[in-house]
Amino acid sequence: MLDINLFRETPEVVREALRHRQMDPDIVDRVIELDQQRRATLTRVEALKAERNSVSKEIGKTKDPAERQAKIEAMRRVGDEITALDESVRKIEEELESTLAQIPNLPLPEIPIGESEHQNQVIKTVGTPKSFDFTPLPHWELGPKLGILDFERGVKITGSRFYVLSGAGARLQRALIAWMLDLHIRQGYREAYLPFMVKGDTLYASGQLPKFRDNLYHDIEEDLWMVPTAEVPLTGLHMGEVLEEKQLPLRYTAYTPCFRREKMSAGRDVRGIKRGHQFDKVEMYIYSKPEDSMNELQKMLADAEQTCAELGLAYRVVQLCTGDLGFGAAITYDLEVWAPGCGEWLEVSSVSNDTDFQARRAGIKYRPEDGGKPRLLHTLNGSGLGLPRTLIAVMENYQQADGSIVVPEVLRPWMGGVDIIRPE
RNA sequence: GGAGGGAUGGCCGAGUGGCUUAAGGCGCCUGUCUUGAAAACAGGUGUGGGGCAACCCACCGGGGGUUCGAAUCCCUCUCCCUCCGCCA
Repeated sequence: MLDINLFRETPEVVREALRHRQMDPDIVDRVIELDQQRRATLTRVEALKAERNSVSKEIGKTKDPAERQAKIEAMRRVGDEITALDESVRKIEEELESTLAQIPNLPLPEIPIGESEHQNQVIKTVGTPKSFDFTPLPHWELGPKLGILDFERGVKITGSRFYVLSGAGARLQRALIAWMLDLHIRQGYREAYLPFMVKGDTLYASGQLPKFRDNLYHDIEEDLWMVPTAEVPLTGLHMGEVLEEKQLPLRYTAYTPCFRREKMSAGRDVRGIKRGHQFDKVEMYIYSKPEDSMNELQKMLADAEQTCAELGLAYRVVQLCTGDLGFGAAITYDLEVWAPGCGEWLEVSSVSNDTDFQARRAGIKYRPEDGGKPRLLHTLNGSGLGLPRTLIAVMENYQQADGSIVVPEVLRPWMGGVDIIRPE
């Protein structure tokens, strides 16, 4: 949610930002119109309420029956008018809310302008894509051959885009999760175990509802939603709270499965485990003072990079252009690792500063130590990392000519003595 | 799933239709006093919105209703507590 003052004071800034995000800027005029209507109506109804309040007090003290009855009659008419005006305020506010709720965050001034992912900028590349003296296989061939990845049975159990990891494959993913969480704890994050189902209010707070409803799984019986990312319950953790300045920054890390209907991506990336309806992710999340949030963003990016680096994967950092930014993000860096079997760079992390956009929707503030009014804080989120694509990269980069996979050094403590995954 | 009891400011807690402008206490801030602190005393201490301002409006778990007027009465939902049932 954007600050309404931006529309009142600098509407052209908002229009420009929306153009850069490939959105129609006319919505700004609608917001301004509704805001003016709201204030005009509010002024009228509040004056009437003030009158009713003071006359109602007089009625309590009025002894003369005729005078008393006259005042009651007058206030009954005022009351009817108030009811009508309250209703129109409610309607105006409802429309203003739902209009504002569709408007994405403003990109920071330094974000490169572009229409789509094609204008994203590679900022740096670390490590060199591994070369092989044989033709590296894609994971969708490697996994089934080793008996650690089973597409057919995933489809049998649930349907398309579901798969089964078994044996060393399942264990390798669990090793990655445990290792990543421990790494983030060392980097200064607090581990959280969270609900995987949330209520609609929580999804609204983090920005998934109402706009991305079609991409979510919804349980009608209990009116609960499956989380599409740990960012949702991590935002919900402190929604509606006023934190103390000395608590900040609050850094969290959490493992959750993520559930996405991927309706908008139907037909894309159908091979392998790159894009499924259910996937695991280790998330990082930071609540920060506004003046510190850009430093925290750099820290989070460095922490995500360390995750790739310690796994021995070649990766690159990509700055998203205005047209490719997510809904709540003011700035985003993607981390991509090289997968030699698929022959592509895979997005394993997306590190964003949402500035006060989420905090305003979620009502998350902090009380300054100087005793001033509570202020909105900034929230940041980043994957550290998404599991399926990390698993792809590990399998494809560590494969050997005989089809076996060497287990990266850092994961071995969790692999029960298995250093090389061979056919089962 | 069943029966009963609850939800009031940062915390505790009073309040059954109009002197409530939410009592009182704790905590916190400021001042007086003090070498300093404590104690005592005095004053101040919620959030959001409207208005150039004076000031006004809303909020007592959420939503709806009755009334000139609701923390208070009615309906409904949510959550918490006690007990019973079921259960990994």
